[in-house]
Amino acid sequence: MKKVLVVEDELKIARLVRDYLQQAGFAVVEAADGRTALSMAAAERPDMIVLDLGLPELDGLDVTRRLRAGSSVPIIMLTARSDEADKIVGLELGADDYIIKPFSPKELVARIRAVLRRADATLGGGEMIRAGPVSIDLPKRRVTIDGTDVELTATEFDLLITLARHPGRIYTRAQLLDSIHGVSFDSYERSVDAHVKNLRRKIEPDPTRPRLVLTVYGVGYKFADA
Amino acid sequence: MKKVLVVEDELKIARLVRDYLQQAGFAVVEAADGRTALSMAAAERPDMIVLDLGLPELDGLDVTRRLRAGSSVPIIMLTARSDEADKIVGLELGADDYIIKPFSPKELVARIRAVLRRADATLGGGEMIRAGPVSIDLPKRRVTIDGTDVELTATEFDLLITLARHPGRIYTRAQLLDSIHGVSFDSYERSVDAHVKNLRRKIEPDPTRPRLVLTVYGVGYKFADA
DNA sequence: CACCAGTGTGGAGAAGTTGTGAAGGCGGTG
DNA sequence: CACCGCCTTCACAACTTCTCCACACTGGTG
Repeated sequence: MKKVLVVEDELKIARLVRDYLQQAGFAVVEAADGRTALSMAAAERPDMIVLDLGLPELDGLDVTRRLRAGSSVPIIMLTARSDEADKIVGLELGADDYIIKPFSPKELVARIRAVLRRADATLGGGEMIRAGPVSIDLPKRRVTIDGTDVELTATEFDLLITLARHPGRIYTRAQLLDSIHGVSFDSYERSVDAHVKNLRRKIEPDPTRPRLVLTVYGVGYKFADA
Repeated sequence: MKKVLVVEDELKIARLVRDYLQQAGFAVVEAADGRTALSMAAAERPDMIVLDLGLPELDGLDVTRRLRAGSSVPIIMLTARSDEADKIVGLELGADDYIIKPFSPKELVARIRAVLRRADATLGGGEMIRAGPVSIDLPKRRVTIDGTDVELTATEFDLLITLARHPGRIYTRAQLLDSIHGVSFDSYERSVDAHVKNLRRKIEPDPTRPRLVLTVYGVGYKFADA
């Protein structure tokens, strides 16, 4: 699930946007002024930011500038004024899109989705995870062990990248369920075991004696470090 | 140097836009009505089109529709009306952006640059895509398999180039919908399947056993790599 | 060295995903 | 205004994967 930071000082609009975005399936965090926005952006690491241009004190342009200094998080600008200077500066500064008030929530959601997908598409420039003999090509969802291809199901793949992203770090079954499903239903935690079993069958030389995906008795699983 | 086709029936505005664009380093060709616009678009192959919504006879929406039937040239819509229905319809039809009159030439230039940047990023700048037995001529929108021509609809073509541009890379149905329509509202994701089916019928030697456009179970589709 | 919660299986049924034909709609064309 | 091509949507079957269970086994603990 994607997390959106909404920065808006007018309470009514903020609430409207929040409700609509949540209904559309986004996680929403909020800030009412520029300074809070910057710290929220750092703390929450949202997938994108919806930013009101007309904030008190530190306005939308200032916020954008400072964000861009250290991040390329997608930004959609909300503006009441339709005069061009703001728009242009906004685009030049790196806002990805903007919407003029009054806008419809539906349009906002459509734009957010478009911007997020564009961002996703750009990102995939060959991201790889390497851990021991395992290489994982994220955009292609391809896994090789010592150079030979391995076929994984979608779930097995998601499980593997969660573990392999931080070798040595221990994950509980609940956390692994989360990484597989996005949301954690209170489903049978031990279905994780089944996926670990299947995954081991495919990537372990000897599934009886795992060397990559290791059990941490009483806690969960981890990927082998070092 | 980028070539821009300006379609505007009001002479004063047309002249203003032309002068400003030329000063900004674009080559400009002009049309004063929809019919001329279509033939100019075909003859001049502009890098993008600035299109007035309120044209006599064949209006901006009609022109966009017809253009989109055989091309994905970026379009910016000029409109005097500001009600959102038009905006959304415009976007659904495949306009890449729109500007409400009165606008400043400066803003127009900024938007054109933004849209062109986006288009370049997507297109990768190349004129041809070659992937296995498939050759795709982007400007002519022509596809050949092992040298023999294949007739594709506009949608099938857009789908194919999206996939073929990065062989092996996996795209979700939502991403593919985006590449087909500029902005995707929540339409039925599985219409992508229908287009894939039709595409396979046309480009696969044996559509039952696809070798080019491959299904990634639980994720989406990809073009065959290696 | 017994105990028992925690873990490793195999497999059956449930759940989800995709392929496909066919129907309906919309706009363009003659 | 009937036709035609294209896109969307639906329904169903075929298929793949996931979940869940039962039972065996293991590793820690006193």
